Amino acid sequence: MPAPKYVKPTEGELEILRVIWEKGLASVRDVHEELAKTKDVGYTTTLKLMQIMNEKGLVKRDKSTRAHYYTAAVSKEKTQKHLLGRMIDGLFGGSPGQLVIQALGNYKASDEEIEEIQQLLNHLKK
Amino acid sequence: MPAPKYVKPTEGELEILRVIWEKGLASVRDVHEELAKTKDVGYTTTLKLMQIMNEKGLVKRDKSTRAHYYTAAVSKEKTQKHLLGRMIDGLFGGSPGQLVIQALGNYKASDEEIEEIQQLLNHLKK
DNA sequence: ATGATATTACGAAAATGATCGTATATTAGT
DNA sequence: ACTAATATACGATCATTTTCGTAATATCAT
Repeated sequence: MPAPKYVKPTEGELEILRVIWEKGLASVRDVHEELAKTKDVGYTTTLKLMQIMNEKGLVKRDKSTRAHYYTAAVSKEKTQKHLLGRMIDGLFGGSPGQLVIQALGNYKASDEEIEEIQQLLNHLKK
Repeated sequence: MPAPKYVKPTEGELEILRVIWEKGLASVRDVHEELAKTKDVGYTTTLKLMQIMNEKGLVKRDKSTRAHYYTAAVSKEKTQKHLLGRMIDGLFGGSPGQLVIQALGNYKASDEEIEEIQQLLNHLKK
């Protein structure tokens, strides 16, 4: 085992991961066109970032076709968990409850989600 | 009004803010010694960061004594709220509920906090 | 006052991240 | 096989962040 060290994606990398998570499989062009909808960026910039992400192990690449196809090498859930953990430790004194209270107090969750959270809490309680 | 634009603290700046939030009022040395407990960093590095933070408006400085004393110019709660919002939008598809579910599922909250969250949810529901 | 000490100020280097121009390679259509 | 179109590879640049060495300044004890 060569140490499964966690690599923290940068902001730009995270944007790309979001697209790949959604599409499952995506070429540079796919990702670029998605990003271009909301920001002004060059194709090669996206390409370069994805190459770096490949080197870092954030994505996997299938080079067998002309347009390389990328998949995520890190799961959305694991990434969410890691970054949440960082934020809890760094900004909420290690207390996940404080983070949750802030989140619920400041941002509106849907009724369905509230219901789901309540169920989850009931489970956690015993 | 010269536009109350939000300034996102960098990682290093956040560490310093944490110390200042806790102490309320702190000199560079105070902050530095706190940081030095957990990481290897030079005094002037901390100083420089705090000067930059002052320029950015993240902290306020009292120069009247020899050792300048700093206070936070941004509140902990506002900062938490902003960074949470960024994370919700950037990583949880804009859904605060998903963030909460991930947080509660992966990190253990205390019973008191769980209780508090339940109360909060009951309020939010109607 | 003067020397020792501690503080801030300044500037610049190192590290990282984001961006893009240009070169090279591959493919498809003819 | 040739060409146009489109892909990746590479290197360079720019901006930001982090870091720290050195200089200048202020304070205190004597």
